[in-house]
Amino acid sequence: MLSILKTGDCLSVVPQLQQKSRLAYLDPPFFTGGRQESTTRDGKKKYSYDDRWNTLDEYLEFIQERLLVVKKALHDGGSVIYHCDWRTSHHARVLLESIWGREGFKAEIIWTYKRWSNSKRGLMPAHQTLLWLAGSEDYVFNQAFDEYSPTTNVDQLLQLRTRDDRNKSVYAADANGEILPNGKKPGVPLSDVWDIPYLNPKAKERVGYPTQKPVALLSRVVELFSNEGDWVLDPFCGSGTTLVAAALLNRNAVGIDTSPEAVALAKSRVASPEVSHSRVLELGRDSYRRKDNLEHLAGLDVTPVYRNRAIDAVLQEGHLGLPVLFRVQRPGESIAELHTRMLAAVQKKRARVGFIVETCWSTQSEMFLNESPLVQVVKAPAIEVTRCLEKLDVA
Amino acid sequence: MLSILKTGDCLSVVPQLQQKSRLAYLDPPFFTGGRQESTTRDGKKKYSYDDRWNTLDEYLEFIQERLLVVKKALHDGGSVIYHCDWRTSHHARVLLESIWGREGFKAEIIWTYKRWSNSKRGLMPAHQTLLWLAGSEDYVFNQAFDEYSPTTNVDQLLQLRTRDDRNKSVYAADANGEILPNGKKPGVPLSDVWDIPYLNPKAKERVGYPTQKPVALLSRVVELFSNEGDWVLDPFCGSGTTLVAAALLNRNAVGIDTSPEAVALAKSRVASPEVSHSRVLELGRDSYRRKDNLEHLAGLDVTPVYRNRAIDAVLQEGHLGLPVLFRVQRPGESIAELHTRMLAAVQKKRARVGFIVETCWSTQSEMFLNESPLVQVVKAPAIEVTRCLEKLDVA
DNA sequence: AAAGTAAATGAATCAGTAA
DNA sequence: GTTACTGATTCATTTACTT
Repeated sequence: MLSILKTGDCLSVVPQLQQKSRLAYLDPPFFTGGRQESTTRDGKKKYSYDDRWNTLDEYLEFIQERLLVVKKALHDGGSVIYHCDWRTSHHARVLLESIWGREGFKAEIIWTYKRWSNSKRGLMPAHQTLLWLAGSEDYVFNQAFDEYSPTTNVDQLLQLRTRDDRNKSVYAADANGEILPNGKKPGVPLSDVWDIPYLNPKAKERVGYPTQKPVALLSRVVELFSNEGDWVLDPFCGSGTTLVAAALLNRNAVGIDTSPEAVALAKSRVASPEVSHSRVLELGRDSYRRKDNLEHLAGLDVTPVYRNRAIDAVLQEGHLGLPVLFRVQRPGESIAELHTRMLAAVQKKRARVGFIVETCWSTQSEMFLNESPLVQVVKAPAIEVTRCLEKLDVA
Repeated sequence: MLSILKTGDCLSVVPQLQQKSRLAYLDPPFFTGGRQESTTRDGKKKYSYDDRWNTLDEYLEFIQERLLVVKKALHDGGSVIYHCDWRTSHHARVLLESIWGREGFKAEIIWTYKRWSNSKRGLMPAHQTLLWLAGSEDYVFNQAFDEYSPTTNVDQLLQLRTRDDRNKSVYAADANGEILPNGKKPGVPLSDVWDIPYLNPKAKERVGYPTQKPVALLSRVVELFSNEGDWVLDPFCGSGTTLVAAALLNRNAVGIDTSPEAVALAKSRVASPEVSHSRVLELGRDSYRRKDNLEHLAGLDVTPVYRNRAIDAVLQEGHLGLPVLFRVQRPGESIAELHTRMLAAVQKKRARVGFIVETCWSTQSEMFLNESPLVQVVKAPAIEVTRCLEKLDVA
């Protein structure tokens, strides 16, 4: 497969291309009104580009001219994926529909992610928009499937369904009232909301180019909207993520950028593609989440903590400026081991005090009553109730 | 709090309103080019409305006229939340910005949900858009917080950070190299992507009105963008979900709809406090509010009991063939009164024993330690924690 | 006991925002 | 502009466990 990189303005470069593309992915500047800068990990090289226009109209004209040449470089049924954010998504769509027509619009894809946050009066931006349009109904779309939601009823997967006389969906049955089995189901059709981790600041995949997109996002775009051997076009290729994704998926690709540094970087990336396989994406965020019994802390304003064996939660307010730690006993855990770990944690994290909530009764725990003022063992009501009922047995 | 419902076109009704609103939530027809119909569960009543305009311009003019009167009915810093889908979100935003100004635009909120799917060539639509605009910078925004992601590590929550000489963020330490504690952490600011379950076809909440929105969604809108006692306006109120949410959250509300059937339905929904009350409990589960106090009984197999002042739950197994009763202290309730009531209940219901879980500390409760073997007072861990921290203060 | 592997957790960084 | 904060993530290192 070929990866072609060209330096220059796509406005003049795209018309010179020899082959028609199946897919164009555009990730132009977002009209943030600033300058995007980023430095490589070693601090040696600095990449940047300007995202400044005098007026919105000027910006939109810039985009429109380039969209027109891109359309000409696409196959008849070629797809465009236009990547933008809340600042310009509405204008971009009007522009795109003016060129591809209202019927050319196929979907508004929401790329959502969790990212480092900050204090803000208002809602934290956590999504960007990908607009999909196609030149005709001959577009390529490789159907993909998500897993079923964990709440999905087995019967829905196994039983055939039909409609009753009021046109409501019901389970189908044969003449004897026996249920009818359903064929194999591939999964849920992929939705237009994509939860893909944002390219983490620490990811190896990062090359120091500003606004770099994750390969995981581009792989999905390339895979859905083109076939193997097709040509993929990225007129604002930046550090070349699209070309990396295309190369990995056996597509030919053309990347164009005005910055010679960006093109050089993209060339080197394509030559030795680095993909950080995201653990979060593979396992899902919930895999980190313990099935917790924080209900035992009801009535306290606590923040749950997940990646630590000694601590389940911390008090939101703290106490006199120092943290207060919590750990709820889980079945099979001895108070002794929890006590040791908690004591270490209190000292290491410079906490005021650590609490262990005892949930499984044993005589052991009494031993720790006056062990150290830094770790306190408190009993869950369930324990007191059980002990009290046991006393009643004896009486 | 007041809930006012009016039949008619909001274009003429809104200008007659006496009071200014803090928030207007608009959920107009989506320009689907069809007729929206839905039937109640029993099949008796059929609700419908027309969503047919000849041209897009005609539709947009219809919306624009109504937006203009709505703006006049809002306080200076009032917020509009305009609910739409991918069909019209771009046009709606252009329209809204033409009235409220580019700087009036505050956020593009994505409501995402999982919904049962039919196979389709393309991506499953799984989101709708809520556009937030405000008339000035005096808008109401009640900051809300999400929980931290399970991948977040404790140190970031507990340790203060600073910047080194190269302006990189590092953990702060005192002169001795000891880590410094960080202050209060409320959680992560709420993001602009809201994952709220779509109103399930089988949900009790469903009243058979087409395009009915979940109370959980409207509760969040009302809570974020208005204060208690404010007026909330819904010019296309349909089955009245906005008014239900407003009533639950102590806001006054005006709902308007052209359909007399819709208005009648909305009136009945708002007027039945019993239904709404049970919904509050459901709401608490997936909203970010305080949880049910039966969590204090975590670890015990109990059956909740409603409609009884003395009893909150009973032990599922009982004890030696007799019932065991539970009551969790609620804020403002004295242990004395609960004790009296519980004693009566234990005798009347011929129970083995009754437990009162103390959740708010007072010296009172000690008096009841040996009062009667039939009623036992046990402490929630939160109490022990609070007492322990108070002791630390003294030391 | 030493060596090798898996799991736990500490460190670093940013198309972040606010004052 | 400059300074002060943010937390989700992956990378890197330490600790725990097995052979």
